[in-house]
Amino acid sequence: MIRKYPFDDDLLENLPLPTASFFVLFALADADKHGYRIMQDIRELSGGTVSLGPATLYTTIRKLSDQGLISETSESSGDERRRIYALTSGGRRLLGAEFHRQQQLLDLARRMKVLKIGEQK
Amino acid sequence: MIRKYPFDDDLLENLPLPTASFFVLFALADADKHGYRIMQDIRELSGGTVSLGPATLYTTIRKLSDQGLISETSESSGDERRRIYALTSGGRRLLGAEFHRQQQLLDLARRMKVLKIGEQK
DNA sequence: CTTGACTCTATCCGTTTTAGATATATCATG
DNA sequence: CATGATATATCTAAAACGGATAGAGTCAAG
Repeated sequence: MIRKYPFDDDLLENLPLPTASFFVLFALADADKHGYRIMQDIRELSGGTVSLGPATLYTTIRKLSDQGLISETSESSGDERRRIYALTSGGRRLLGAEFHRQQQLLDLARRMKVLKIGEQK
Repeated sequence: MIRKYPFDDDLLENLPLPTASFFVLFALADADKHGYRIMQDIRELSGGTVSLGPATLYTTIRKLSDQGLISETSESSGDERRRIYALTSGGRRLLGAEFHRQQQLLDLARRMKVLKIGEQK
């Protein structure tokens, strides 16, 4: 059987990611962060179109943590309240799979000519 | 104020689209279709990762219809049971805005180097 | 100092979105 | 005419999401 990309089946089964989960993983991709910072960065990453409230944020963080996709680090930053999270290798792989799925879909849309080729400007 | 893309604000406020809504609009982008066909095409478009059950499908169709993003056409096809839907101009514009949002995000991920540039193979 | 704005985590509660099961009827094929 | 795919639809429950609220720690300005 031909596989275009080396993903486990159980990885694929988690796709597509819910919006909140996707953005939390995305926000953690470049650095370890605490919840409030994740919230701010998501707003910026998304150009303001996505902003999680505290309920969605902390609920999602707990869920991802339970699933082993992110983990709390032991490093302490100035502010003692902060709980800092990092992507696990599984989380990073899942995020990569989601990016890949999205790009595949956009490429397909272009081939179908339902998405104007450049779409830029 | 500088706008990168000429979208209404109220259009932006509907983004990101829920997965089911996005895929229904996407499936209707190349041709008018009835519900059952939309369901089949979504499974194919998504490479099997997304398959809506009847509940999600028809609930979503009704919602999009109420919002004026799709509309039932009057054309009849052989099978009398079929109710055929088409994208409205608003629906097409919203779909375009969603595609644009997704591509922007993927481009950003590449610039941040959290998405390996080719990701191919 | 202290006051007020911001930071930070957290939960309550309701709404929206999604999924499985089920129902009912029509169509196509052998 | 029977069997399986087609086709629409709803019931019920779970998952995802968002606003409101809470409480405590930080920090800068006066």
